Formats: sequence, C-alpha cells, structure tokens
Amino acid sequence: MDSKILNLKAKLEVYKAMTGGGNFADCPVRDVIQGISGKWSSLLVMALAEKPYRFGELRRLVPDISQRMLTQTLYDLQRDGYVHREVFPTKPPSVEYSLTDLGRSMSGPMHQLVQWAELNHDAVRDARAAFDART
Amino acid sequence: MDSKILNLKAKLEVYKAMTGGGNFADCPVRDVIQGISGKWSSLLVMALAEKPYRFGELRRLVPDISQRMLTQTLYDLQRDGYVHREVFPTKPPSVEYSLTDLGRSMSGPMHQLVQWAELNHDAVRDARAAFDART
DNA sequence: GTTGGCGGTCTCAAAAAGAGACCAGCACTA
DNA sequence: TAGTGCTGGTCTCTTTTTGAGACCGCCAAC
Repeated sequence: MDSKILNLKAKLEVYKAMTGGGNFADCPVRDVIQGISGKWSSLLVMALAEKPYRFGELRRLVPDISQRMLTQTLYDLQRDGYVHREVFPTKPPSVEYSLTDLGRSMSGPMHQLVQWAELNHDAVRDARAAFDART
Repeated sequence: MDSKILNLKAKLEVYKAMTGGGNFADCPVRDVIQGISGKWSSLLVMALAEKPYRFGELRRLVPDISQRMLTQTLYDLQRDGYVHREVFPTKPPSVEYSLTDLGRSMSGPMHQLVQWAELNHDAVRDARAAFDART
C-alpha cells in the first residue's frame, strides 16, 4: 500500500468533514460562537435572562469581574445584538441593560448548556482530580 | 424615601438573585463553563463528536489553530474528562483523540447552541453592521 | 465640605495566545 | 546513502487580551 494513497485518503476525509460534516474552518458559526464564548459573556447573558440589570448591579452580582471587562463585554454583547442598553436621564444618569429578542432566543440553548454543567460539575471535578492524581 | 432603604433593597435583590435565582458568583458551574468556553474548546468538541481524530487531522481540520493551542486545548479537555487520548505504537506513533461518555453527553447541549448559531448568524452579522454604522 | 454612589475611561502590569524554530524516529525516494 | 516528509509534540519570543486600580464629573445626603 502506497503512502501517497493513504495521504490522499486522509485529505479526502478531511475535505468531507469540512464541507459535508461540520464546516469548522471558515463558517460564520465560529464568529457567533466566539462572540458568546468569552469568559464573561455567558455569565452576563444568564444574569440578564433573569431580569434587566443596571451597571452597578451587574458589578455586584459578579464580584470578580473588573469594571473594564464588564464595560467591554456589555459593549460586545450590545454590538452583536444580544443586549439592549438604555440610558435614563435621572440625576445620576442610570443605565439599564436587558436582553433583546435575539438575546432571549440565544439564552435558551445556553441555558441548556448551563443546566448540563449544573448536573455534571461533580463528574468534571472528579475527572480533573483523577487526572491530576495520575500525573 | 431614604437612600439607605433603596440601597438595602438593591442588596436584597442581589442576594436573592445570587442564591435563589442563578448562583452566578462562586458556583462550580462557572468552572465547568469556563472549561468549555475557550476559543477552541467548542470547536474541537464538535469535531470529535463527529468521529475520533488524530492530532494532525485536527490540525488540518482547523487550519488557523496553532500547534501549541491544539496541544493545550486537547490537554485541558482531557483533564476535564471530555476527551480520551490513546497512543498507538505504530512506526511513527500515532495518537487518537475521541470523546468520552461525559464528552458525548456534553456535546448534545453544545450542539444545540451551535445550531442556534447556524440559524441566527446572519441576524448577528446584521446587528453588528447596524451597530458599527450607528457609530 | 466631605463622603458616597452613578457609569464609566485611562494606564500599567500580568497572563494568555500566536508564530515559528526545533526535536527524535522511521518510511520512502533519488 | 543522503535527502525529504510525516508523526506528535516542546521551547522561545512576540503580540494580544485580561486584570488591578487610579481617576473623572456630577449630584444627593450628611
């Protein structure tokens, strides 16, 4: 058996996987996923799915986020159309963040994932401990 | 109306949200979510959900991942129990990566999210363009 | 008049990610 | 027999991202 043939076979498999199977490389799905797979994005979306929050409330709700990252992440979520930002002209102007329709429709599948994490976090913790012990 | 009372009210709301509503701050769900919300994790999990892959195959399948990040991400996924790594003692030793049962059970909810992204990526793209035009 | 909350921006250090050289071992080729 | 390529990585260096914290004007309450 020639190695060139094996090589070609592998390349065909890869091509099939890229076009028919998954479209992993250049497809816009990656853009979307990367937009919501940041360290804080999912957390803020889950928070806002419950109810609208103000800037300072979110800051207290997620104690270990820096003000800079809260600003930045909310900006990105707003840019991608998940979050609506409304400024109320009160004496100290207050700003409310809420989910848009797009954000609400996305929070469904994301909630599924969070629920999975809720159910299986001990399995993950065990796997991690076992792996570390094996090392 | 006293501002202290308003303040207390806000704090109670936040407390309620943290304990009853979502447990956003210290809960293990965040550990799990952060483990799979990396830039490449979801992509590799979706790839391995299709079928097991070898190191070089994954490298070609995801052309813009660096070798270092592929190694690192696969290591992390293995540590968290999502991925199984098997070395075959062939002439150039080949390594195969596959999903574990835990990984397969997680890939379900994650696939939901990817499907949402597939259906709504144009809406996100439009929102992004509209936001940028507004600026 | 000083303090504290509001919603941020700015700067600087630390951590993470990307680019690319390098490694041993074996198969095939010229 | 020397050269080339594929295997799955590691090591170093540079660039990007993130975190920590100071600072901002404004206004209300004490």
